[in-house]
Amino acid sequence: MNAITIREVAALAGVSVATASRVLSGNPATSPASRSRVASAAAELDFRPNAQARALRGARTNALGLLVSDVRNPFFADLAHTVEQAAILHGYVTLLGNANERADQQDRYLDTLISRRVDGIILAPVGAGSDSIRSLIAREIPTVFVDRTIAGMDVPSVTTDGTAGIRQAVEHLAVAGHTRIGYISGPQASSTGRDRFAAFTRSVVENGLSADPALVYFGDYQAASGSAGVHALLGLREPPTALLVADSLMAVGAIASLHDRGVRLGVDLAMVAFDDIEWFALLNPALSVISHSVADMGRTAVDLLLQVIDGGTPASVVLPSELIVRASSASSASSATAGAAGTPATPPTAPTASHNSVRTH
Amino acid sequence: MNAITIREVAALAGVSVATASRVLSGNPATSPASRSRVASAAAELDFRPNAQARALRGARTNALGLLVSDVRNPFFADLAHTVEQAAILHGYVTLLGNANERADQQDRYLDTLISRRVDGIILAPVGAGSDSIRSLIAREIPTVFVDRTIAGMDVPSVTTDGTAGIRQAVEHLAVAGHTRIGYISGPQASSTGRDRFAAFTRSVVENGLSADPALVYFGDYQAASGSAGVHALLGLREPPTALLVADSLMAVGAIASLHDRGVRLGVDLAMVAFDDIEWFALLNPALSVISHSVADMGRTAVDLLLQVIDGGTPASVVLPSELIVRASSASSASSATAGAAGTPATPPTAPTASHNSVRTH
DNA sequence: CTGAAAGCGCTTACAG
DNA sequence: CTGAAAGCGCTTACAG
Repeated sequence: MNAITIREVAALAGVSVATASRVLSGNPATSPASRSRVASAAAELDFRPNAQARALRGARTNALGLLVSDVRNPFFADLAHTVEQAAILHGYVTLLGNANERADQQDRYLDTLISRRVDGIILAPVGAGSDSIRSLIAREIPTVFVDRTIAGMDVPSVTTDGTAGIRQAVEHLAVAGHTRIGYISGPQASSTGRDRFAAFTRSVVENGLSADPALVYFGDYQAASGSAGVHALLGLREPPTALLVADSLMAVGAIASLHDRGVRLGVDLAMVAFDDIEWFALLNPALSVISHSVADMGRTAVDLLLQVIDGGTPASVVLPSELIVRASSASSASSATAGAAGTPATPPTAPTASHNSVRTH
Repeated sequence: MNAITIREVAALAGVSVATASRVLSGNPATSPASRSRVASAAAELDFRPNAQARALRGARTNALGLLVSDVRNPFFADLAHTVEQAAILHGYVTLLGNANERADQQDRYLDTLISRRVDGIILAPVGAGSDSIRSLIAREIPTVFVDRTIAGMDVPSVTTDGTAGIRQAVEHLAVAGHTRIGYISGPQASSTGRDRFAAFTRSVVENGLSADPALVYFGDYQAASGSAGVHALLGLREPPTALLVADSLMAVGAIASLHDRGVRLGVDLAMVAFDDIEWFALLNPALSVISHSVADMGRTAVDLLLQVIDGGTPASVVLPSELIVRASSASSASSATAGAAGTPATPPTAPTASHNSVRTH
């Protein structure tokens, strides 16, 4: 860890520390001679400027913080990837943090990022707001919310309007004759949890379907709660014949539980999940999903943040969602025998037939 | 960004900067009176010590860097999660970077982490070594390799020995009568790519199976190369009747391609993939996998790194692998009709039958 | 237990 | 174009 300092580079180059600094940071006020001498000295010593010291002088750090609510959620893994790629194009490196859907861990990361003086933070907030988040805003550290927002906080954001996709999904299921649609919801402490639940409730009413509150299970966006939701909903005296699940991780848990119970997707039970994860298309039957563009979300988040860093106050962006129909929602209400396992199966829809969708993909 | 400094805290508390610093960093040489006055002043001003300045003085930064080769690979997403949790237990925050399987991006992150003076780095190296990695070692920055190693670099590491799992897989397929096993390999520039390929080659010989070099396709651990591998292998005049895929992302691409071609897993073609990803158990038929413990790997990596940070020179750790048999590898060689799609299907093995495995899980 | 002072590695007005 | 010097926000011997 005996790091080389600019002093040693300057000495080897035979110039002052100031001149070395100028050359190293690309200041044009340098002679070609000192430029080449400093450059080769730095190369010879494998000099890496101490970012801490540099930042201390008030310069930009060219680092962004991205705090996602759960790295293991493929949606956020994809988001991390697109944010990172977009940031690199603008010369920024992305420090990724994982809140693990826990507010205390989020706050810890936020404090770390604040004290490390990143130039800005892209945050998928967990919970309803915290001192750390308020502190972020109060300090006017450039911040952008992504995927989720926090009520009452005036921060530019990129979110998905799930309404269209959820409405399409409910209609699609209603047309197939389903009247009792189970809903495994995200937590109501998160904006997406609330918004998607509200859209579901509205769509159910619009289509004249059962508004039985027992059809809604409130999960926490983690796989285990998807399993619990299936357990609860299929245990009802009048179980749903179709299931809408508010995110991919809960969908994974739900599917695992359905497998264990011998419930056949698209035969005994129709299912649609929010989030278009690559893997969902590979299931057999393939899973119908409500799709939104994680690539657009990531790129937009970086765009907005760079504007904020440059002193702008960009408007928030809302991205669309849409239903992609695959075989998992092929079953009609009358064919559904959810919970009754073991009946000799009609084979699930063939894979080739599973690609009839609302849009091409 | 007008951050509060310790000077202002000291002023409000009516003590010197030195005393404020002592209180804030838990130095016992402080009076109860100044302790309480500084504490309340800091709270009132929402003071966050500038980590840069603190680090500049030579103290530990309590930050770890974790550089994974691809965040979108569920294996590495899981690894990130376990590393993070283990690090938190020891008071460290983890700065996560994504090399995206590209050496240039890896080097960029490495430079960033070096210049930010993290206390240590856990690295899943991409490629065969680079100046940045050599620089890391030369500077004696505490470093640990995870999952992969680099030949000739004497760095403590945690890796999986894939040999046992791969041998079990090949034997399992040989017992079912398969003589032509296709192998979609990882890149030979990575240690896991080489090791797994070598284990495959050895097992093929040991079991007296076809060593036709056309049965091996060299991919790059990304999904697209799994698709390309299926295309190449099933296009052979004598296609394989079973497929072994060296990582989860290539398996995803392979499965997608097989779907498109109407090849039925576990019926027309047997398949086993390296990496036990939660989703693989949900496929229908469920995918047979070679499993290794990402949790052990993450925890061990943190353990080793902390030892290195404390000046130790811990021995490298090698973790075991094992085969988990599920329905995707149920087909025998005689039942296989790979490439010949469209034959009326016998229904895939029922989910309940898919859980007979070498170990319980 | 406390304060004044030096110094971590850099950058940037300020003179020249 | 260049160098000496001040200073970013903190910590830590050094005296007291």
